[in-house]
Amino acid sequence: MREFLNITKALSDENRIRALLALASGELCVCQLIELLGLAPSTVSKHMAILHQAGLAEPRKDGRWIYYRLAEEPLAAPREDPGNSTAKPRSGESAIRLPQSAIQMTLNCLAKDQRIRQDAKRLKAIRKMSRDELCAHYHNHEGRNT
Amino acid sequence: MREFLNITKALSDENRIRALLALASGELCVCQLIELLGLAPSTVSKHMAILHQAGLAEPRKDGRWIYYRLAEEPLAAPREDPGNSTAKPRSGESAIRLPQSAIQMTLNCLAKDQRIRQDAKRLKAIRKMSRDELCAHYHNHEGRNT
DNA sequence: GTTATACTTCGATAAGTGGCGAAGTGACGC
DNA sequence: GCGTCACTTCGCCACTTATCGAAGTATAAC
Repeated sequence: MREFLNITKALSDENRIRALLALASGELCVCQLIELLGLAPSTVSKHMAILHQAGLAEPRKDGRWIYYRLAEEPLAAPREDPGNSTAKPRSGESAIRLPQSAIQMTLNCLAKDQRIRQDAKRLKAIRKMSRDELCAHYHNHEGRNT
Repeated sequence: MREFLNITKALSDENRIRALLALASGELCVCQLIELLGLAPSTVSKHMAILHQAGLAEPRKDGRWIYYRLAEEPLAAPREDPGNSTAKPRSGESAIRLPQSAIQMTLNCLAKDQRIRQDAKRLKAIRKMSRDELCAHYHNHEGRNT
């Protein structure tokens, strides 16, 4: 139940869904997500933490950058208890990978969504931008959205 | 997107999920749901309105009673615009019955949940109770929970 | 070491949500 | 008609959440 609610709550914010679906085209670093969503870094960071906590996205640290990607099959069990990565599925909790089903469903439902398509398009441009370009943007807290 | 968010938001509250899954065993009138959830009538009413608005549950009026049931296939399109019951699926919105998939997924995920099982058990007793018994309960705003 | 960078955490605030009781609505019984 | 009953809507309160900017934490570069 807890796991299920974590996922539905994570999926009940438009910006988080946009972030999640952006990851469907490959991992992204936080500054790219900041540029895509047009939100403050701290806000995006919190959104990604929520997606991670729900088991939907996974961070990968690379030097100063943190990349997020969709949670894939072989992961260290639900995010609930970070200290217990070898936990076997408790009876009563789903043994099937719920986060992956949720991601798949979200993708199926929103693949044709106007906003998501628009994001996908903008993402292509963002992926081509250099680090300097991206981070310059949110340092002079930009207003250029869409 | 709007439809998707309505559903994830509807599913992001434990009491609404309990109510929804209770309907899986057949339609229930509001007073039965009040007894099951142990909440004020006004609260339960609001929860059911949200489930209805998300296209997950359907009300049926029978005299003084209102019965809710799970939304089944042949329904009058998304709840968004009640005045437009013959709307054809707009492009960009899902043509597949999203609410039904969501119900199915919720059922699959939580069939074995402790709380849900407990509710199912209690429901059997509640279904056997007479109207008088049920409504008497929330008139002297009862405290007997579980 | 110091400085700059990429991100997170903290603190505050405005908006949203779940909860209740009271008042309102529509159907039945008198 | 009038009252009762089952439910909904309204108004309010407590709590949560999305957002921001400021301060903190690592890491890279010097």
